[in-house]
Amino acid sequence: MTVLHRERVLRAATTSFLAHGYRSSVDEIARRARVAKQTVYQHFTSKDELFKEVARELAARVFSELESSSADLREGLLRFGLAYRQRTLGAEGIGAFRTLVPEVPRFKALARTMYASSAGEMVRRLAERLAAAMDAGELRRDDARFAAEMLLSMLAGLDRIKRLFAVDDAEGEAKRTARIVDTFLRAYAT
Amino acid sequence: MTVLHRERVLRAATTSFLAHGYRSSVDEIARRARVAKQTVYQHFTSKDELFKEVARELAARVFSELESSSADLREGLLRFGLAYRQRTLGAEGIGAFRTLVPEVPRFKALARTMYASSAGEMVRRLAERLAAAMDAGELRRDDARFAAEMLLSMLAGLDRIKRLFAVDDAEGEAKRTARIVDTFLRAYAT
DNA sequence: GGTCTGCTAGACTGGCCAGTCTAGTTGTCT
DNA sequence: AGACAACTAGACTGGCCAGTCTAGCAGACC
Repeated sequence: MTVLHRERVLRAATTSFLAHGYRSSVDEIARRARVAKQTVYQHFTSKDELFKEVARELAARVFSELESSSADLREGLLRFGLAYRQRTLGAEGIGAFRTLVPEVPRFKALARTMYASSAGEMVRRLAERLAAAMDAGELRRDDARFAAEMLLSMLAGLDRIKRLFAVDDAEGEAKRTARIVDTFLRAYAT
Repeated sequence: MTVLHRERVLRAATTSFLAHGYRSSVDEIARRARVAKQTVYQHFTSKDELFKEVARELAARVFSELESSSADLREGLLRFGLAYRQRTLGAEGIGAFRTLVPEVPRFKALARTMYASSAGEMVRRLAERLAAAMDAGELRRDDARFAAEMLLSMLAGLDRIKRLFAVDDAEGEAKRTARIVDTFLRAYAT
């Protein structure tokens, strides 16, 4: 054989942590990966290290690209908004949130990095795009970073809370995203 | 003596759970309450029951009143926004969030109740107030409930994430609240 | 053929912890 | 005084689990 089972362990750990949080036992992860417990410890020095690795991956996965290609502002925001909502409000996004949030106090530095590489980076890019639109006279001239934060907040603010607390709302994704983007555009009309 | 130590246990449990989440041991809670472990079990059948009780209280505490007294819409929203942000983004609010969120899957029904009695109720009341303002011609006629959800999202969306991930932002509370409310009012201007 | 490395199953240690039990104390009510 | 209810300290059981250890297997490389 001599297969490197590192990846397999990582995937199994991700599934486990997403489902049960840090509670997941190493035995369970090993079982899920169809691997001996010892193998887990051959690749990761401790459960904490394994967890951190998984956390880094999860944070990276949430990141949504903002295609700068689309010339039309509204169209671009709609596409971005939809993608962002799918990532953050989907089962995996919510699971990741539930898994990571309670462990933040134990891994403060990592948490900050995770924020920076996902939400923080998205604010930055969105702000860039908005600033360009402001320059082009498509939006009222204002603090672009703040505007980006508002849009992200509207896209995933209360809806994330609802999902986290097992409350389901009915509205279709596309429609809700459009309403949000349009509300945002109204606030930032020239 | 014969003092009813129920309250004392509840308070200690709240502190413990806020600090360490469900991880807190019953021994620790008892120690904190200066009470024998047995006393804890005299008042609560299990750790889960104690946790649920604390959770209910925490959820209730987050609720912020919307003083209907203030005639001026902007003034009223500012006051509400400031209070809401203090509750939800303050150390206790964030701690409560961190404590409750990972346990939701184990207590789904309770979670829904908690949402309904805090955020849900706030959406309802805020929507009422906004609807009145729409009727009075102070805001553009639109879906008041949706508008309320947007305002709440803007007030605590990304900022909550920042706090949860140990990222600190500098802006003063009053100023940021005002910017948010004004952005909202722009989107809903007549 | 020998050795090295990645792997296996499964037993084991030591620690933590929910929940129970014992045996007794203090105060209250009648 | 006697009964009862709230409480105490602390020992104990049984379970879970991180991390280690043993002994051995399988393919790779020389």
